[in-house]
Amino acid sequence: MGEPRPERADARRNRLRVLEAAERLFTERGVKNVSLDAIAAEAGVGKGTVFRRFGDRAGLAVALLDEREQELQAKIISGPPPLGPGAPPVVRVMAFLDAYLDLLDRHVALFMDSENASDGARYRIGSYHLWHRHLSHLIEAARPELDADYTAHVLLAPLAADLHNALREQGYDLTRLKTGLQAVATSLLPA
Amino acid sequence: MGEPRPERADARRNRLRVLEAAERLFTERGVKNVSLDAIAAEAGVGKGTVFRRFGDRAGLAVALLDEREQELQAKIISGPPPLGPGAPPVVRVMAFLDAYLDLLDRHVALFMDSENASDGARYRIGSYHLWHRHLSHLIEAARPELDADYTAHVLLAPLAADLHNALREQGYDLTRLKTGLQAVATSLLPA
DNA sequence: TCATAAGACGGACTGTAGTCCGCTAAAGAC
DNA sequence: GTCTTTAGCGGACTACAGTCCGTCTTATGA
Repeated sequence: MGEPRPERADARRNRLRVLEAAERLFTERGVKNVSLDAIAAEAGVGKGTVFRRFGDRAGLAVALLDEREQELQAKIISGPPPLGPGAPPVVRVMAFLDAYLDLLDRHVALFMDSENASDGARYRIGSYHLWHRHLSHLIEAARPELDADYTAHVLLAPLAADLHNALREQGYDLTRLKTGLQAVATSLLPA
Repeated sequence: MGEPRPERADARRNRLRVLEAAERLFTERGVKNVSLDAIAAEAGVGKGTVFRRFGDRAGLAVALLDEREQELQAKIISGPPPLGPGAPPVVRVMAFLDAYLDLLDRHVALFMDSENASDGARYRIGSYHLWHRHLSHLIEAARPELDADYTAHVLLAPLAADLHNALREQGYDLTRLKTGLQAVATSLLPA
C-alpha cells in the first residue's frame, strides 16, 4: 500500500480537457454519435491518453456522470430526510427511487454508455455499490426476514438504463414509472 | 402483405451451417472468444451471409437460444400446471421465474450476447414480449390494482443476463437467487 | 430446356474500440 | 541549473462489427 502520488500537472490538464471535450461533443451530436477518436481529437490529445485515463468508453461515461451522482450520494448520506437519514426506511427507499429515476431520466444516454461495456460494467462501478449498500441496509431494517443483499439488487434492476430507455421509447412517461415502482416498493416493504 | 416466399435451398443450407458452426465454436472457445469472422470461416460461408441472416451478433445468439426458449414457451402456453394454465396466478409466476432462472443459468454467456447489442436489444426480441405478456396477465389477475404492464417489466428486470452473471461471479448460488426472487414475488402477489 | 428475374453470396471496405511501446516532459534531489 | 527517475504522452497498430455491391444461384414458367 504505497502513498498515492499527487496527479501530475499535464495529466490533470489532459483529464479536464478530455472531459470538457466529451461533454461538448455528447451534447452537440448525441452520445452514441461520438467516437473516442473524435473526443481525443477535440481535446487535442492522443487516443492513448483517453484510454489510459478512463479505461474504456464506459469509464468515460462514468466519469461524466460522477459529479451528478455524487450530489445524490451526498444527499443520501448526510442530507435532510427523507433522502437523508432520519426518515423511516420505507420512506427513504421511496425517496431514493424517485431521485434516482429523475437522475436517470435526465442522462439516459450517458447511463446506457456507462452500463454497457459488454461485460457487467454496471455492477462493478463504485456508485452501484453505494446504491446497493444503501438499499440493502434499509431493506434489512424494514424486513429483516428478507435476503436484503439480493433484494437490493432486485430493486435496482428496474433502474437499468436500457430498460428505462426502452420503456420511455414505448411511450411510458416518467410519472408512470415512478408510480409503478413506488407501488412495487410498497408491496415489498409494507410500512 | 404479400406471401412470404419459401426459403431458398442455398439460404437454408447456409443458415444451418452457420448455426452449427457457431454452436461448435461457442462451446469450444467460449462465447465471447469467438468472432463472427471465425464463425463465417468455420461455416465455410462469407461474412456477409452471416450478417444478412442474423442481422448482428445478438441476432445470432437469439437464434441459438430460440430452440431452448421455445421449449419453455410451449410449456407455459399449453403444458401442465403450474407452468401451464390451470394453477393460480401466483403459483404460475413462481413456476415461471424458477424455470427461467434455470434456463438463464445454463446459457448465461449466450443470453448476455443476445441482450447486449448496445441498444436495448433485450426488450425488442419476440421472446421478451412473450414473457412480458405472460407475467402481465398473471399480475393483472392476481393484483388488478397494480400497473400490470409495468410491474411485469419490473419482475423481468432481475432476470437480466448481466446481473445474473455478476451475482453468480460474486458467489451467489442459483438456489439463493431463486429463493430471493420467490420471496419478492410473494410480497408482490400475496396468495 | 432455357431465359429471366428475385434473391442470396462473399469478400473487400469502413469505422471504431482498445493495445502497445518508444519518446517526452514533469518533479524532486542535490 | 542539471541529473535522474518516473509517470504520462500519442499515434501507429490490431482486431472486430457491420456495410456494400458486383457476381452468381436458384426457382419459375414458357
